Amino acid sequence: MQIGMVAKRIGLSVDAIRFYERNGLLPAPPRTPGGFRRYGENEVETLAFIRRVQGLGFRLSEIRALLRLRANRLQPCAPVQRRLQEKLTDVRQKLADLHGLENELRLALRSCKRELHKRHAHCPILRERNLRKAESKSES
Amino acid sequence: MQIGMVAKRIGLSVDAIRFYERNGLLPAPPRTPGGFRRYGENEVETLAFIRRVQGLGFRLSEIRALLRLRANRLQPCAPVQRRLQEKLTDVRQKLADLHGLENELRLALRSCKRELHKRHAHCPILRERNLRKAESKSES
DNA sequence: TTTGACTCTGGACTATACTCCAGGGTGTAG
DNA sequence: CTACACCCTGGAGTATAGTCCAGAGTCAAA
Repeated sequence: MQIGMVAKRIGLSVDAIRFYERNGLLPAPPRTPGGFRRYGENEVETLAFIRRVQGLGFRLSEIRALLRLRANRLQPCAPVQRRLQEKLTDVRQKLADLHGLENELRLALRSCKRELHKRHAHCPILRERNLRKAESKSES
Repeated sequence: MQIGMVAKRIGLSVDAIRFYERNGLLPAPPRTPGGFRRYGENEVETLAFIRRVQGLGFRLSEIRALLRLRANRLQPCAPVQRRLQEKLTDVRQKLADLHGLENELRLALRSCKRELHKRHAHCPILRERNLRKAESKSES
Protein backbone atom coordinates (compact mmCIF):
# COMPACT_ATOMS: atom_id res chain seq x y z
CA MET A 1 0.00 0.00 0.00
CA GLN A 2 1.41 3.39 -0.75
CA ILE A 3 1.19 6.46 1.36
CA GLY A 4 -1.82 8.05 -0.31
CA MET A 5 -3.89 4.95 0.19
CA VAL A 6 -2.98 4.77 3.87
CA ALA A 7 -3.79 8.43 4.25
CA LYS A 8 -7.21 7.90 2.76
CA ARG A 9 -7.94 4.87 4.89
CA ILE A 10 -6.96 6.52 8.14
CA GLY A 11 -8.18 9.99 7.36
CA LEU A 12 -4.87 11.77 7.60
CA SER A 13 -2.97 13.79 5.06
CA VAL A 14 0.00 12.34 3.27
CA ASP A 15 2.05 15.16 4.71
CA ALA A 16 0.95 14.33 8.20
CA ILE A 17 2.09 10.74 7.82
CA ARG A 18 5.49 11.80 6.56
CA PHE A 19 5.60 14.30 9.40
CA TYR A 20 5.02 11.51 11.91
CA GLU A 21 7.80 9.51 10.37
CA ARG A 22 10.19 12.45 10.51
CA ASN A 23 9.30 12.94 14.14
CA GLY A 24 9.72 9.40 15.25
CA LEU A 25 6.11 8.39 15.73
CA LEU A 26 5.99 6.03 12.82
CA PRO A 27 8.96 3.84 11.92
CA ALA A 28 10.38 4.31 8.45
CA PRO A 29 8.72 1.72 6.21
CA PRO A 30 10.41 -0.29 3.48
CA ARG A 31 10.62 1.34 0.08
CA THR A 32 10.14 0.30 -3.51
CA PRO A 33 13.29 0.35 -5.66
CA GLY A 34 12.15 3.75 -6.83
CA GLY A 35 11.88 5.07 -3.30
CA PHE A 36 8.14 4.91 -2.62
CA ARG A 37 7.13 4.04 0.92
CA ARG A 38 5.33 0.74 1.24
CA TYR A 39 3.05 0.22 4.21
CA GLY A 40 1.34 -2.82 5.65
CA GLU A 41 -1.43 -3.27 8.16
CA ASN A 42 0.97 -2.73 11.03
CA GLU A 43 1.58 0.84 10.10
CA VAL A 44 -2.07 1.43 9.57
CA GLU A 45 -2.72 0.17 13.08
CA THR A 46 -0.05 2.40 14.49
CA LEU A 47 -1.58 5.39 12.77
CA ALA A 48 -4.99 4.44 14.06
CA PHE A 49 -3.50 4.25 17.52
CA ILE A 50 -2.01 7.68 17.12
CA ARG A 51 -5.34 9.12 16.09
CA ARG A 52 -7.10 7.47 18.94
CA VAL A 53 -4.86 8.61 21.74
CA GLN A 54 -4.62 12.00 20.16
CA GLY A 55 -8.38 12.04 20.52
CA LEU A 56 -7.79 11.33 24.19
CA GLY A 57 -5.94 14.61 24.40
CA PHE A 58 -2.38 13.39 24.27
CA ARG A 59 0.11 15.44 22.37
CA LEU A 60 2.58 13.98 19.95
CA SER A 61 5.47 13.96 22.38
CA GLU A 62 3.38 11.97 24.82
CA ILE A 63 2.18 9.68 22.08
CA ARG A 64 5.78 9.03 21.19
CA ALA A 65 6.34 7.76 24.71
CA LEU A 66 3.22 5.64 24.55
CA LEU A 67 4.39 4.17 21.28
CA ARG A 68 7.70 3.19 22.80
CA LEU A 69 5.79 1.40 25.52
CA ARG A 70 3.74 -0.27 22.87
CA ALA A 71 6.78 -1.27 20.86
CA ASN A 72 8.43 -3.48 23.43
CA ARG A 73 6.05 -6.31 23.73
CA LEU A 74 6.07 -6.40 27.48
CA GLN A 75 3.26 -3.89 27.36
CA PRO A 76 3.23 -2.81 30.94
CA CYS A 77 -0.08 -1.36 31.88
CA ALA A 78 0.96 0.59 34.95
CA PRO A 79 2.85 3.39 33.19
CA VAL A 80 -0.02 3.87 30.81
CA GLN A 81 -2.33 4.05 33.75
CA ARG A 82 -0.16 6.68 35.34
CA ARG A 83 -0.23 8.75 32.17
CA LEU A 84 -3.95 8.41 31.86
CA GLN A 85 -4.33 9.52 35.43
CA GLU A 86 -2.13 12.55 34.84
CA LYS A 87 -4.10 13.41 31.75
CA LEU A 88 -7.33 13.08 33.65
CA THR A 89 -6.01 15.43 36.30
CA ASP A 90 -5.05 17.92 33.61
CA VAL A 91 -8.45 17.73 32.07
CA ARG A 92 -10.15 18.24 35.39
CA GLN A 93 -7.99 21.27 36.05
CA LYS A 94 -8.93 22.70 32.70
CA LEU A 95 -12.56 22.00 33.40
CA ALA A 96 -12.35 23.91 36.65
CA ASP A 97 -10.65 26.82 34.91
CA LEU A 98 -13.25 26.90 32.22
CA HIS A 99 -16.06 26.79 34.74
CA GLY A 100 -14.55 29.82 36.40
CA LEU A 101 -14.25 31.53 33.07
CA GLU A 102 -17.83 30.74 32.22
CA ASN A 103 -18.91 32.32 35.44
CA GLU A 104 -16.93 35.47 34.81
CA LEU A 105 -18.35 35.74 31.36
CA ARG A 106 -21.87 35.29 32.64
CA LEU A 107 -21.38 38.04 35.17
CA ALA A 108 -19.83 40.35 32.62
CA LEU A 109 -22.66 39.73 30.23
CA ARG A 110 -25.23 40.32 32.90
CA SER A 111 -23.73 43.63 33.91
CA CYS A 112 -23.69 44.58 30.26
CA LYS A 113 -27.35 43.80 29.91
CA ARG A 114 -28.29 45.69 33.02
CA GLU A 115 -26.50 48.68 31.65
CA LEU A 116 -28.50 48.53 28.44
CA HIS A 117 -31.70 48.40 30.40
CA LYS A 118 -30.78 51.49 32.28
CA ARG A 119 -30.18 53.12 28.92
CA HIS A 120 -26.73 54.23 29.88
CA ALA A 121 -24.50 54.73 26.90
CA HIS A 122 -21.32 53.43 28.47
CA CYS A 123 -20.40 49.82 28.62
CA PRO A 124 -19.17 48.52 31.96
CA ILE A 125 -16.76 46.15 30.30
CA LEU A 126 -15.10 48.88 28.33
CA ARG A 127 -14.99 51.25 31.29
CA GLU A 128 -13.04 49.01 33.57
CA ARG A 129 -13.22 51.28 36.60
CA ASN A 130 -16.77 50.14 37.19
CA LEU A 131 -15.76 46.57 37.53
CA ARG A 132 -12.47 46.40 39.30
CA LYS A 133 -12.15 49.14 41.82
CA ALA A 134 -12.60 52.87 41.72
CA GLU A 135 -8.98 53.85 41.29
CA SER A 136 -9.96 56.33 38.61
CA LYS A 137 -8.83 59.81 39.45
CA SER A 138 -6.47 60.42 36.57
CA GLU A 139 -8.87 59.94 33.73
CA SER A 140 -7.89 61.67 30.54
CA MET B 1 6.86 56.49 34.07
CA GLN B 2 9.12 54.33 31.99
CA ILE B 3 8.39 50.96 30.58
CA GLY B 4 9.99 48.86 33.29
CA MET B 5 7.96 50.56 35.96
CA VAL B 6 4.73 49.97 34.05
CA ALA B 7 5.70 46.37 33.52
CA LYS B 8 6.25 45.90 37.21
CA ARG B 9 3.00 47.58 38.16
CA ILE B 10 0.90 45.58 35.74
CA GLY B 11 2.76 42.32 35.99
CA LEU B 12 3.82 42.05 32.38
CA SER B 13 7.24 41.83 30.84
CA VAL B 14 8.79 44.83 29.17
CA ASP B 15 8.97 42.79 26.00
CA ALA B 16 5.29 42.01 26.16
CA ILE B 17 4.42 45.69 26.39
CA ARG B 18 6.56 46.52 23.38
CA PHE B 19 5.00 43.57 21.63
CA TYR B 20 1.54 44.98 22.26
CA GLU B 21 2.63 48.30 20.86
CA ARG B 22 4.06 46.70 17.74
CA ASN B 23 0.83 44.82 17.27
CA GLY B 24 -1.50 47.73 17.66
CA LEU B 25 -2.94 46.99 21.07
CA LEU B 26 -1.26 49.85 22.83
CA PRO B 27 -0.80 53.23 21.13
CA ALA B 28 2.78 54.42 20.78
CA PRO B 29 3.48 56.65 23.77
CA PRO B 30 5.46 59.90 23.74
CA ARG B 31 9.20 59.58 24.10
CA THR B 32 11.93 61.34 26.00
CA PRO B 33 14.45 63.21 23.83
CA GLY B 34 16.64 60.14 24.15
CA GLY B 35 13.94 57.85 22.86
CA PHE B 36 12.61 56.27 26.04
CA ARG B 37 8.89 55.58 26.12
CA ARG B 38 6.99 57.61 28.67
CA TYR B 39 3.72 56.25 29.95
CA GLY B 40 0.91 57.76 31.97
CA GLU B 41 -2.01 56.28 33.83
CA ASN B 42 -3.96 55.93 30.62
CA GLU B 43 -1.61 53.38 29.24
CA VAL B 44 -1.56 51.55 32.52
CA GLU B 45 -5.31 51.34 32.40
CA THR B 46 -5.24 50.06 28.86
CA LEU B 47 -2.78 47.37 29.84
CA ALA B 48 -4.90 46.44 32.82
CA PHE B 49 -7.83 46.18 30.46
CA ILE B 50 -5.87 43.92 28.17
CA ARG B 51 -4.94 41.64 31.04
CA ARG B 52 -8.47 41.52 32.27
CA VAL B 53 -10.15 40.58 29.03
CA GLN B 54 -7.33 38.22 28.24
CA GLY B 55 -8.26 36.57 31.49
CA LEU B 56 -11.76 36.32 30.10
CA GLY B 57 -10.37 34.15 27.34
CA PHE B 58 -10.14 36.68 24.55
CA ARG B 59 -7.18 36.46 22.25
CA LEU B 60 -5.15 39.45 21.21
CA SER B 61 -6.88 39.92 17.86
CA GLU B 62 -10.21 40.06 19.64
CA ILE B 63 -8.85 42.39 22.25
CA ARG B 64 -7.69 44.67 19.49
CA ALA B 65 -11.27 44.92 18.31
CA LEU B 66 -12.48 45.56 21.83
CA LEU B 67 -9.91 48.30 22.22
CA ARG B 68 -11.11 49.98 19.08
CA LEU B 69 -14.60 49.97 20.53
CA ARG B 70 -13.20 51.40 23.70
CA ALA B 71 -11.27 54.09 21.87
CA ASN B 72 -14.18 55.90 20.29
CA ARG B 73 -15.98 57.26 23.23
CA LEU B 74 -19.42 56.27 22.07
CA GLN B 75 -18.77 53.00 23.85
CA PRO B 76 -21.53 50.94 22.41
CA CYS B 77 -22.42 48.13 24.70
CA ALA B 78 -24.24 45.96 22.22
CA PRO B 79 -21.23 44.80 20.19
CA VAL B 80 -19.38 43.99 23.38
CA GLN B 81 -22.36 42.02 24.52
CA ARG B 82 -22.38 40.11 21.28
CA ARG B 83 -18.72 39.23 21.67
CA LEU B 84 -19.19 38.17 25.24
CA GLN B 85 -22.05 35.99 24.19
CA GLU B 86 -19.97 34.39 21.45
CA LYS B 87 -17.14 33.80 23.87
CA LEU B 88 -19.53 32.27 26.36
CA THR B 89 -20.80 29.94 23.68
CA ASP B 90 -17.23 28.98 22.84
CA VAL B 91 -16.45 28.30 26.45
CA ARG B 92 -19.52 26.16 26.86
CA GLN B 93 -18.58 24.17 23.79
CA LYS B 94 -15.12 23.62 25.19
CA LEU B 95 -16.62 22.57 28.48
CA ALA B 96 -18.78 20.01 26.74
CA ASP B 97 -15.78 18.71 24.80
CA LEU B 98 -13.72 18.44 27.92
CA HIS B 99 -16.48 16.65 29.76
CA GLY B 100 -16.58 14.11 26.97
CA LEU B 101 -12.83 13.77 27.14
CA GLU B 102 -12.93 13.31 30.86
CA ASN B 103 -15.41 10.54 30.44
CA GLU B 104 -13.32 8.77 27.85
CA LEU B 105 -10.29 9.03 30.05
CA ARG B 106 -12.19 7.64 33.00
CA LEU B 107 -13.33 4.70 30.94
CA ALA B 108 -9.86 4.06 29.58
CA LEU B 109 -8.41 4.20 33.03
CA ARG B 110 -11.03 1.87 34.37
CA SER B 111 -10.38 -0.72 31.70
CA CYS B 112 -6.70 -0.41 32.47
CA LYS B 113 -7.31 -1.07 36.12
CA ARG B 114 -9.55 -4.01 35.46
CA GLU B 115 -6.81 -5.52 33.37
CA LEU B 116 -4.30 -5.16 36.17
CA HIS B 117 -6.65 -6.87 38.55
CA LYS B 118 -6.96 -9.79 36.25
CA ARG B 119 -3.17 -9.93 36.24
CA HIS B 120 -2.99 -9.85 32.49
CA ALA B 121 0.26 -8.49 31.28
CA HIS B 122 -1.08 -6.65 28.25
CA CYS B 123 -2.55 -3.22 28.43
CA PRO B 124 -5.87 -2.68 26.69
CA ILE B 125 -4.92 0.84 25.69
CA LEU B 126 -1.75 -0.27 23.97
CA ARG B 127 -3.43 -3.22 22.29
CA GLU B 128 -6.02 -1.28 20.44
CA ARG B 129 -7.76 -4.29 18.93
CA ASN B 130 -9.39 -4.96 22.25
CA LEU B 131 -11.00 -1.60 22.25
CA ARG B 132 -12.03 -0.88 18.72
CA LYS B 133 -13.12 -3.99 16.96
CA ALA B 134 -11.58 -7.38 16.38
CA GLU B 135 -10.21 -6.75 12.93
CA SER B 136 -6.94 -8.39 13.88
CA LYS B 137 -6.15 -11.19 11.52
CA SER B 138 -3.00 -9.76 9.98
CA GLU B 139 -1.04 -9.36 13.13
CA SER B 140 2.71 -9.47 12.62
C1' DT C 1 32.35 62.12 35.16
C1' DT C 2 31.62 57.69 36.01
C1' DT C 3 28.87 54.01 37.25
C1' DG C 4 25.03 51.12 37.05
C1' DA C 5 20.51 50.36 35.93
C1' DC C 6 17.65 50.96 32.54
C1' DT C 7 16.12 51.34 27.61
C1' DC C 8 16.39 51.18 22.46
C1' DT C 9 16.03 48.37 17.84
C1' DG C 10 15.70 44.51 14.84
C1' DG C 11 15.65 40.03 14.40
C1' DA C 12 15.89 35.32 15.78
C1' DC C 13 13.76 31.84 18.52
C1' DT C 14 10.11 28.98 21.29
C1' DA C 15 6.33 25.34 21.01
C1' DT C 16 2.59 22.72 18.42
C1' DA C 17 1.10 20.15 14.61
C1' DC C 18 1.06 20.29 10.81
C1' DT C 19 0.40 22.41 5.48
C1' DC C 20 2.10 23.91 1.10
C1' DC C 21 5.39 24.18 -2.43
C1' DA C 22 8.83 23.53 -6.26
C1' DG C 23 11.24 20.69 -8.92
C1' DG C 24 11.98 16.39 -9.90
C1' DG C 25 11.22 11.06 -10.12
C1' DT C 26 8.10 6.65 -10.35
C1' DG C 27 4.45 3.35 -11.49
C1' DT C 28 1.17 1.66 -14.43
C1' DA C 29 -2.62 1.56 -17.79
C1' DG C 30 -3.61 1.93 -22.51
C1' DC D 1 5.80 4.94 -25.31
C1' DT D 2 3.20 8.22 -23.35
C1' DA D 3 0.17 10.09 -20.17
C1' DC D 4 -1.19 10.84 -15.83
C1' DA D 5 -1.59 10.08 -11.14
C1' DC D 6 1.12 9.54 -7.67
C1' DC D 7 5.36 9.98 -4.92
C1' DC D 8 10.03 12.00 -3.38
C1' DT D 9 12.92 15.69 -0.70
C1' DG D 10 13.95 19.85 1.65
C1' DG D 11 12.50 23.89 3.13
C1' DA D 12 9.34 27.56 3.99
C1' DG D 13 5.03 29.04 6.00
C1' DT D 14 0.90 29.07 9.38
C1' DA D 15 -1.02 30.78 13.93
C1' DT D 16 -0.33 32.31 18.87
C1' DA D 17 1.81 35.07 22.22
C1' DG D 18 5.24 36.27 23.33
C1' DT D 19 10.79 35.62 24.93
C1' DC D 20 15.64 36.35 24.35
C1' DC D 21 19.48 38.53 22.47
C1' DA D 22 23.37 41.67 20.93
C1' DG D 23 25.02 45.88 20.50
C1' DA D 24 24.24 50.38 21.33
C1' DG D 25 22.39 54.38 23.73
C1' DT D 26 20.26 57.02 27.93
C1' DC D 27 19.23 58.56 32.60
C1' DA D 28 20.05 59.68 37.32
C1' DA D 29 22.75 59.69 41.20
C1' DA D 30 27.18 60.20 43.58
